[in-house]
Order: sequence, then C-alpha cells, then structure tokens
Amino acid sequence: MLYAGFMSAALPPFPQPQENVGPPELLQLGTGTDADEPCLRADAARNRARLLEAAERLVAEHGAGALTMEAVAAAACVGKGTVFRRFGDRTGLLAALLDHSERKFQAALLSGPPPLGPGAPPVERLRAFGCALLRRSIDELDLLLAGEPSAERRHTFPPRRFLRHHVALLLREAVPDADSELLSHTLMAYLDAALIHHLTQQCGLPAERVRAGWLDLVARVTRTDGPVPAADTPATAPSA
Amino acid sequence: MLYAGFMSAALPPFPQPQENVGPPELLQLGTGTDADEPCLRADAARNRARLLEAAERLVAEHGAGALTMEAVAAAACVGKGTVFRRFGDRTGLLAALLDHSERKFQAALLSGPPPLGPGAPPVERLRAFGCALLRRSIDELDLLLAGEPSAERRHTFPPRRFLRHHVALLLREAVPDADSELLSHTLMAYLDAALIHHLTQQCGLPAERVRAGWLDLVARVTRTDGPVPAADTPATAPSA
DNA sequence: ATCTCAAACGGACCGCGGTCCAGTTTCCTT
DNA sequence: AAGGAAACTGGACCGCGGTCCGTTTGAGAT
Repeated sequence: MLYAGFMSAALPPFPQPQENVGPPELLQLGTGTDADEPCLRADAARNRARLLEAAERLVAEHGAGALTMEAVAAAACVGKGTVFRRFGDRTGLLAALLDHSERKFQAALLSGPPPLGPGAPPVERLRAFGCALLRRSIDELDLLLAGEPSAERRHTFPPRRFLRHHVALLLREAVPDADSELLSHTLMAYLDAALIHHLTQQCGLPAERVRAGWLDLVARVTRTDGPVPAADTPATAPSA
Repeated sequence: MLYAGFMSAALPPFPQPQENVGPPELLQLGTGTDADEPCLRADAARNRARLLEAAERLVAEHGAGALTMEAVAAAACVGKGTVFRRFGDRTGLLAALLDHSERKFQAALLSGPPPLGPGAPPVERLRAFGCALLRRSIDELDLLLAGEPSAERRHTFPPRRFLRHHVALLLREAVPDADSELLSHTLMAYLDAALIHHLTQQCGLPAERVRAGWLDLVARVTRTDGPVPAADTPATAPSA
C-alpha cells in the first residue's frame, strides 16, 4: 500500500466518489504484505476479485477503450451498482487494473537497485526514472489512455501525484536553485501517456527517439551536459 | 481562416465526425475577410449564429462545465441533431466558442508586432509566446478545460497543432542542434490548460510564479542564460 | 443458535452525448 | 415559374456512465 491505499478502502454509504484523502507525501510501505483492502467483507472481497478478473479478460479481448462498466458487471455476474461501489468510477476500475504495475514501479523507486532506486546521483536517477516510466507506459498504453481522469482531476490523481513528487525531490537535489515543483510538472508532462501515444502510435516515432528526447530534456533542464551544441552561444538572441 | 477553417465546412451526409483534414502546416491567411463558413445555406448560417449566441449565454450563466448540448439546442430553438451536424460534438462546439480568441492569437503570432510576432529573435519570441498564451489560457480556462478533447485526439486537435508547430519553428531557429519536435511538445505541455488550472486554481500558485517558471523553462531548454546557478557544476553527477 | 445491523448487493432509473432518418427547405437549373 | 436534388432539420432513439434505494447477507454480540 505504497501511496496510502489509493482505491481500496470500502466506501461509506455510497455517495462519496472515493478519492483517497490523506497526504500523498506521507506514503509508507504498508505492512509489507500485499494486503489489498483493509477489512472487506467476504462477499465484497469475492466480488472484487471476480470483477478484476472479468475486467482483465475483457480488456485483453476487446481493448481497454471498449470496456464498459455494464459489461464488466455482467461478466462477473454482479450488479452494476457493485462495480461502482467498489471502484468509484470507470477511472477507478482502470486504476485498479494498473495497481499491480503501479506498486511494482513505486517499490523500484523507493527501494530498488540504484540507477532507479536510491543510491545513485539524482540526475542519473532522473534519467533512469524517465526511461523506466517510458517503458512501462508503452507497455500499458491501453489502460493508461483509457483510464486517464478528466482534466480537472488529472493532476490530483494519486499515482501521478506520487510520481511527480518523486521527480520534484530528485530535481530539488539535482538543481537546488530551480523551482523544482514547476519543473517536475514539465518533466512529467513529457512522460504523459497521451503524449507517448501520440508520438509513438500516431506519429510513428521510434521509442528510441522518445527515449533520447527524455535524456536530452533532463540534460537541458538540469543544465548538465547533453549532446552539447557547437561552442558559441545560441543563434540570434544573446539577450542580456 | 488561419488554420484551414477547422470547424466550419458543411459536413457530408452526417457520419463524419468532421475533424479537419489537410496539412495543418500549410496554413494561410484565408481571404483576409472574416468569412466564417465557406457557403453555408441561409437557414444553416442563421441556426449556427443562434446556437453560438445561445451557447455563449449559457456558458456565461452556468459555466462551460455545465453546458449540455440539449440545453444549447433548446435555448436556440433548434433540434439537437442540428447542433451536432454543425459542430460535430461537444468539443467542436466549445472550440467554436473559442474560435475568435484563437484567431486573434494566431494572427498576433503570424503578423503581430515583434515581441510576439515576427521580427524579434526566436528565444525572445518564445518567451513572449508563453506569456501571452498563459494569459489567454487563464482568461479562457473554463472553455479550454471543458472543451479539452479526449486523450487520443488531444494532440491532433488543430488549434493545438498550430501552436505546437509554431513553437517547433521557433525552437528550430533558437536551438538548431536539438530535437525541436520533441522539445516543442515539452514546452506546450507546460502551457496546457489542465496544468494551468491545477497550478493556479487547485494549488493556488500566483500567475506570476507560473510565468517565471515559463521564462526559466525556456532558458533551460534553449540553454540560454536564466537566473543562472552558483558557479560550479551541479551537485552529484558530472557523468562523462 | 439467534439476533441485529452495518455493509454490501443489484437492477431500475436518470441524464447526456451522440446517431438516425423521414420530412422540410433552399437554391440552382431550365 | 417549376422542378428536383442536395443540404438541412428535429426529435425519437441508443448506449453508457453514474445514482438511488429497497432487499439481502455476513459477522460480531448475546
């Protein structure tokens, strides 16, 4: 339960759209077990499992874009209301499907081996972070794209918040003089699923170029050495 | 008709979701007149005007987020089908509402006075571009947010394509050695409406800080002088 | 074993975005 | 002026996300 359990706890009566409360910065490694939900009633747990299994199957069959809540409910032999009670909304269900991959990634960041996990210098960790996230995003593009929250919620979505926060921490270390909050948004934006999809699927760019773009971006943003230009200052505008 | 008329032409039978075809890079200044639609039938033009007026009023009254296609149709005394025939979908209608501001902005870029328009050095134009777009985005946040296309379409949306292309051109001039296509996506992402909304409305950052963030970002990305750090190279990782 | 009640269930229900198509209007042709 | 086809219209219709609420069920208390 890395980022405070995100989409797990049982919802009160029903009204609440869930949305985890609690500071996303205060994340801790839970109990160490993979205990998913705190204390779900037996039938609830059973149905949750059924639903996830059914959803996974349907996604594999018809793609995440074609997944409908009703279909999941039907495939799991469960009422529609149950799906919403458990996962809040479509976005929540898709997020739950990504949960496993999400946790693995977070664990790698927090306690994995050095280039990605702690131990390496921050710029290097940034580079590794982007490359790893890029790979993951390409793998899970379907789910990520279909599960993207609405514009208003996008940046408060816990998984994204967590990753962004991580980047901000690294940046703060790597570039102490910068506004690391704002820069972290910029870096995260480059790794946005919709952008990755556009570049690789719609424009046909090879993943390698996108990866190179990340390394270059990190170099520029942290003002470390990249490919490094010629020798003289830029073209037209020295500007002060 | 700056970017090839975008959401104007009459649609064939109906099926097409419209989506302008034609290279967005080949934009030209149309006839110079403000001729909106090429050759709309009299009743169609009348209804189009009615619909836009009604939509504008409803947005002013209840906010863009609460705008429903049915309400617009009703307020304009027109059938629902007509709204969709004219504007394709909700996104199209919102885009039409933004059209005026959009054109003004594009005109300023293409033929306005120097800091923003042609004449100034590219880095300076980039700076001006961001600041101007930032202002505009804050002004029109409601519409921009509500009108944001789905993840798959976001980056092929003509207005955005146009702006991104503009940034790419400036970058190509300012930083010839860089992958200006990829970098332009990064810069545009910083100016994304959803991000602006998050930073200013949800996090409460003052617009001035966001603006400063843009200037800093441009400096880093173009490797021109920004606030400039201490004197020694970054903290931990010189890396090659 | 039973009692009790919060928790969970499920499907009817709602609203909205989007589509369809039979009927109407415009405008071009002759 | 008349005719005809393309363009346009409007509202019934559909599917899906999301909500409501009367009913059922699991599990601690007695």
